[in-house]
Amino acid sequence: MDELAYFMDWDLESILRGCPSSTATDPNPSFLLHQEDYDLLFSTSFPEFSETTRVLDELDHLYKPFYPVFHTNNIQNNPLPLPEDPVKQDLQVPTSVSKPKKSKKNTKKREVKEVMAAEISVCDAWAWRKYGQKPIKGSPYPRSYYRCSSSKGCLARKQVERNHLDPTLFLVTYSAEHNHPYPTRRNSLAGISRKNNNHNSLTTAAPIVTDATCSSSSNSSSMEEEDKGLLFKKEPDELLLHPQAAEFGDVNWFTDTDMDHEFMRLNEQELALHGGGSDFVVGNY
DNA sequence: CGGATTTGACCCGCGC
DNA sequence: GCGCGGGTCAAATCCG
Repeated sequence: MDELAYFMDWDLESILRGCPSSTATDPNPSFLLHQEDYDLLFSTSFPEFSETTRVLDELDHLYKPFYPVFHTNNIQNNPLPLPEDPVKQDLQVPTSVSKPKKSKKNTKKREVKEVMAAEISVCDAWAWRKYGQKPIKGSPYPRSYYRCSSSKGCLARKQVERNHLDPTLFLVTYSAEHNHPYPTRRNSLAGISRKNNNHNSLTTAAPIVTDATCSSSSNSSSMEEEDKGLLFKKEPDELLLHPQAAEFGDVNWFTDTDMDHEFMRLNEQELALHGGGSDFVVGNY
């Protein structure tokens, strides 16, 4: 039941929007590592990754200063944080988490979030267009680069990178600001490719959820209650885990595309089983 | 056919 | 200066 409550507390929209909107009510923002997560990671960590402890320590070190901010600031219902948003500024850390390399690029403030795989694609009304993908040194997973396609000329960027220590987690880095209002649902969906819409590409922001679960309206107050009821029929991990992921320790890692397809397949199964609609996302564990 | 994705090439900053 | 790595570009390809 604790787990249930844990997932129910997720504010998917806030995560993908780059705005920890419900942190006032959610003491454990999902993009932060919970103590249980640390314990789990440490206890079931991968011996072959000798840097595990060090990386997590650094993550902890980077995120720790933000904990009290999230707990005390009430910035919900603010889907488009302004540049002067103190919380967002607090969030901005160099992209390089494990390697605090001083570089000109890193002087650009960025916002880094760690989110569950399911959250990547569930609810983000911004329309993102992928413009690149690069293998990252030290990680078996490539990093995908997205730019905002909601509005022409928007400089907003988003990077999605799978956490090689925990493939169910993604490191999402937002950079630059949107130079346009938060899109309405109609507009946002119009900006989503057919492919995204049909395939629910995991690494894109294309939502496949119903209106009931993901209103992209800038007024998120009404969706809070709806979000609370947003549950997965399966554990997100189970839902997203590639069959080969069980052998992750043997570096049988899977590509984003693999995950996409598996995610799609499972989603389609769910839709077939439950007739789609809101039943898809609302269920029991 | 229009728009999105893929992917190799290119550019740039940094460290040595 | 050179090599490396990250970020972006753009042509090719894909898709409905």
